[in-house]
Amino acid sequence: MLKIYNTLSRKTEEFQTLDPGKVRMYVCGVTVYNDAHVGHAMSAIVFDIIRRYLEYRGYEVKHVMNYTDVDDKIINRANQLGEDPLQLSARYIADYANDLKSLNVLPATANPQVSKTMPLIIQFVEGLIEKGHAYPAENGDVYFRVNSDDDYGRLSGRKLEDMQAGARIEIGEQKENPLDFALWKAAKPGEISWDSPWGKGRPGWHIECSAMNLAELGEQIDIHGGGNDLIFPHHENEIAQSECYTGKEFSRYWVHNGMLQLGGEKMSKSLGNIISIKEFLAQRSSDVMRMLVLNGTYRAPLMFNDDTLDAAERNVERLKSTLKPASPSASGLNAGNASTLDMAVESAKTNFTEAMDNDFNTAGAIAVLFELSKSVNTARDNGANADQLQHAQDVFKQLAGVLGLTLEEKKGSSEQEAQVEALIAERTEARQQKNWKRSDEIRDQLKEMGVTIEDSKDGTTWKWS
RNA sequence: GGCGUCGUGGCCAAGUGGUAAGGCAAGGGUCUGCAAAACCCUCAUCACGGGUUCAAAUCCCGUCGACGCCUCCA
Repeated sequence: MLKIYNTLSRKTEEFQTLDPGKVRMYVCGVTVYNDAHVGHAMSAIVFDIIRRYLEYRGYEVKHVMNYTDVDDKIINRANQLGEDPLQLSARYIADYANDLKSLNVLPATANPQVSKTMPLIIQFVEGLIEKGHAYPAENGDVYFRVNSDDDYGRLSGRKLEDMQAGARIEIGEQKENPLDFALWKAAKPGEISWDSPWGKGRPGWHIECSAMNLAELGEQIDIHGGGNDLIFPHHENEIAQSECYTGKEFSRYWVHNGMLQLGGEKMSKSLGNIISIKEFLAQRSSDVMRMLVLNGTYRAPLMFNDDTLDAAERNVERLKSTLKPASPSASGLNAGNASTLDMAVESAKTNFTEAMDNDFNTAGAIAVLFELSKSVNTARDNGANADQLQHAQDVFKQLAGVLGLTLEEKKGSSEQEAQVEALIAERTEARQQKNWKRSDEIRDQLKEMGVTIEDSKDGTTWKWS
């Protein structure tokens, strides 16, 4: 039985879908105005793992991830660059999709955009006004009336009274209550805008997600996800809008990932301590980023530094060792050892599911993979042949795949590889002549080229390091 | 100040009542011409102080500390 921690109840609950066997999941995507960073990668990877595991468990998953392509920051950036805002955002949407692909994140089932959801957003706002949950102001803004929602604050555990104290109204706003938030913002001169019953303007930040949810997944969904920095106000406001509009419970489970930590604090655009996904991938593989995430708890802060990354890199290498082929000269496992391997495979499958069923305990799942890895490697050392390793390696690859690990080796150009092969051939000859000096020279040379070699009875193998 | 998450070996980190998974690092072995990889062995009583219980890292109270949100943010 799968259990998921629900931010709404602050408890781990049994997972039950609205429709049997089907999961409707909405994850808040990014605002597209510059390069995405590794914190975004963490979030994308977390929900990719959740999606993959749900599918592994037999669910049909509709996974929606939106793009916020209409926003103050986009408009500012576009002005700086002298570019059309929608053109700018289109560029970064393509860019982010590319980043996700590089990270082996499965494409979402749908990627709605604010700019393409305008009619529904306007309809949504009109509906809220009709029901008394929102009101247009004279300046052309439309605000959500928080006092009209008795449940307001239940996701973030806040009470309206507690929040009143620090809240204040910005200049130019015409709110009844400082905590009311904009559903629709009147256009400033020269800004990109859309026609509406309240004049030219654009949507507020929160309404877009409510509208896109409705468009893609309907009135009620199973899982709503995002970073835990979105709990308030974004998700709180989404709940208020959606539930006031439909009169139904919006999302059954609220799932939030923790923040990636760089130097003891959250990595974020506003703090400026950013490492972009592209910068990261120029140095390390996507598996390393994923391993870093897998090694921890998705809800907890994730330590991102050279030490944790180096360890993650070694972890990936260790897992890869599982897939090394049997020795061609293997004599075969005896019955006892073969049965030991079989049992290890079976318990790995069981333990993997048990770990992941417990609120996606990926650290536990990874430990299962390490244990299976050890069993396979031991079997190989004990003389298992290719046939005997096959099943265990297949299961291993399948489980690693559920976590989204590729375990692929790096590749070089064919010329580089030809050069490496030639050097290794030369070294093999030197070794046959017991010319250890020359042999070691070549090994050093290869190392400088980024090649690690391993000698065995069956010959020399190599890989890019 | 309010709300929330959390504090496990040198590092990352599982475990939420019955005497501490896994990985990295480190040390010792096997293998190897030497390496590398793999395999074997060694390495913690769970921030602190009380309490509940036959039994607590795990429940309760308090203290200290960290992080997140309360303004844009994955």
